[in-house]
Amino acid sequence: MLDIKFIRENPELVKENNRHKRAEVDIDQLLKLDEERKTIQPELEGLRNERNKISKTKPDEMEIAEMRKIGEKIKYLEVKFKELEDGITEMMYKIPNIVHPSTPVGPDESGNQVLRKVGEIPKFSFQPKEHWELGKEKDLIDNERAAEIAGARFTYLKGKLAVLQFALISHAISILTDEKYLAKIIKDNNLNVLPTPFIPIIPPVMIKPEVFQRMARLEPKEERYYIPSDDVYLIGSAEHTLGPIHMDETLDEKTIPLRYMGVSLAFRREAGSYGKDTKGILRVHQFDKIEMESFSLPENSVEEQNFFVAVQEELMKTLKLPYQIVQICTGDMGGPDARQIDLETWMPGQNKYRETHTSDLMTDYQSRRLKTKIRRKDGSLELAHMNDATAFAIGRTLIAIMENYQQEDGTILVPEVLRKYVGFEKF
RNA sequence: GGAAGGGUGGCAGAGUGGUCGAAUGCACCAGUCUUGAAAACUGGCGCCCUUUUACGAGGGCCGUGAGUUCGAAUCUCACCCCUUCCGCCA
Repeated sequence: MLDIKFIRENPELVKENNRHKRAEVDIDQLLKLDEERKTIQPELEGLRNERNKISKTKPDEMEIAEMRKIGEKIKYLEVKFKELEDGITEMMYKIPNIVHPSTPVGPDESGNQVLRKVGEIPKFSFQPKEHWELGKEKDLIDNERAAEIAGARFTYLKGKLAVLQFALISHAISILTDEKYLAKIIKDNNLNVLPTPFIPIIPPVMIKPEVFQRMARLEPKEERYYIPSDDVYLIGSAEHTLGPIHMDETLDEKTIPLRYMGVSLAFRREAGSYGKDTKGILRVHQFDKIEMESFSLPENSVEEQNFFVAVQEELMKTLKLPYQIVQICTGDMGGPDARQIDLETWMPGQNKYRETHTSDLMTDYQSRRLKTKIRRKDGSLELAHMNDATAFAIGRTLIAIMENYQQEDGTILVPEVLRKYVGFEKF
């Protein structure tokens, strides 16, 4: 959510930002409601003041009769006031975050910009296969049985491929919790952030609707799994339950940046993607993902995102997977984002780059509703800035490994850094 | 699932219808003292909204929402959460 004061003072900027982000909210109508609220509020508060004054002492009969009338007026105005507030809040929820100046303006993914390509695209002496072919041939992926048991877009991840998943988790933990390693990443990339290690977390995979709304992640609802008997949603990312971990709390500046890495299942209905990526495990309803989340001071949050991207790149470099970094344009980015940067990994079977990572700078858009604040050394309060990014979307990383490391004899090599975790060199 | 107890400021913990935004202690901040620190002493110290150049003024907030009342932290109802015991269970 944006600050209503900011909207009052910068209506044209907000309207333009809405256009770029393809959000339709009637800002003039919002400001009109806001004006109405501002006329009712003093009236309401004046009446309350009157009541409070008299209620300080025991009133006589006459005063009690008068108070009754005032009470009725107050009640009437309260209802009106609440209606206005609800209307305003509803509109406020729909207004996306103001984008960072570096974000390119564009209508859809055609406006995204590739910032850099890293790593050598592997050359094969044979026709490289797609991951689902390899998965089927080597009995590593079984979508057919999964479809019978759970439905389309589910999978059984089997054998050594399943083992590899745990190796990726161990590998990510070993880097993200290593202060010295993080310091090196920071130095190598000329970044100005502290090397504070990430705290590993296994978060809940269910979330209450109110919290989901406050995270600005409840929408699009059709993408979420909902369990009516308990009024909870399944998370679509560990971000969804990591972000509100400090809801209604004030953090001490001493603990900032506060970084978490969450390992969890992610559930997505994939509504509207029927017929897209139907084979294999690229797009499934349930997958494991390692996520980074951090709380930082406003002046450091952009650099924090740069750090997150640097960590993502480091992770992919250690796996020796070629990738490109893409800056997402206004029309293609998430509503809460001020700046979004994706990492796309080369998939030889498909002969193209596919999204494996994303990183979102939310500034104070989420923390305003979550009420996650930071108390500075001088005692002042400030909304925390929040960043969120993928460390490994495990399924897609496994795809990248399978396709990039496939050999002519049909085996798949294990990336060197993962071998110590799995105990085999190929499979 | 059953039973009981409970949710008050950063923490602990008073407060059962009116001068309570809330005692007290701890923590924290500033100062005195001290070479310095500690201790002691003095003072300060919640959040949000409206208004004001500022000083200030007003309103709201005692888990959440609704209700009773002239007036609610305090009474009623619903919901959420926590603790303990029993049951079940990875």
